[in-house]
Amino acid sequence: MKTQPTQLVRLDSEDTVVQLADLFRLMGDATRLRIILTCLKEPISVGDIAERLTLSPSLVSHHLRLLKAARVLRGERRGKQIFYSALDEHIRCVIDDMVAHVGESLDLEEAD
Amino acid sequence: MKTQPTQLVRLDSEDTVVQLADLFRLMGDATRLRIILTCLKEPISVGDIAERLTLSPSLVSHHLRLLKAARVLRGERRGKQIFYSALDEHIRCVIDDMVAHVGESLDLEEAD
DNA sequence: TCAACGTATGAATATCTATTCATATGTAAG
DNA sequence: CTTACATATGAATAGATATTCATACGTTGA
Repeated sequence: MKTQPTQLVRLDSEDTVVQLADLFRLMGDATRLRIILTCLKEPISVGDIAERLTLSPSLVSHHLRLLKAARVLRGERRGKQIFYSALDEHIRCVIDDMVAHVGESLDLEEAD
Repeated sequence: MKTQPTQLVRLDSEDTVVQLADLFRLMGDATRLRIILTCLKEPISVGDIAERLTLSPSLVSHHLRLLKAARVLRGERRGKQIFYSALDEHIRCVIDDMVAHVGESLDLEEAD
């Protein structure tokens, strides 16, 4: 069962805008966005993310810390490894919408 | 009539990820996000944006240049003034989804 | 053509941020 | 308790970027 939001999120509130901007900024780095996309497919360990994206485990960990703090991803320990996955499905929607925007932009470019 | 996208946007493509990140980064600044939100309500001139958000016209113009280049906003001249508005509706969806995410995060925080 | 207004641009700068490297912490197995 | 492995952390740095200020451009009306 989906719970009703108990706190209203007002788009005209200064706090809300800053919160939103913080989230968008997190997604605004290609490396971090790739990490997010990787974790959206399935829960995956830090080392595997690093290997799949050919990044240093250290760099991945730094980014994961930010994404976890912003509640974009969550980490779950399984033995020595920690598996990261999306905390909720909204991020996926956000990305899908942006993909649609990019698609539309491409079409408009052709029309120029 | 809505046109079909003629070019596929592949999420695993390197180019696509960079394009998406560029867009998210643009929305990842509070000032710029406020400008976007203001233009989403209705077409509005540079000077009016500046006044409404208490920013210098110069700063607003700098940001508008980036947002126009990224095809987030479009500018239309009416006499001396130039009115800016959203180029398509996807950006609104992106923001709405992110608002939903923030709302959900708030609820989860309470549960901690 | 001139002045007045609205918008755009370029350079300068202070702040922020992504990445790297070295090192620490935590966990499992021997 | 070690050893090995996985992840995290802190400092240092090179590069990016938001903002300001001065100035230029374009448009309208006199």
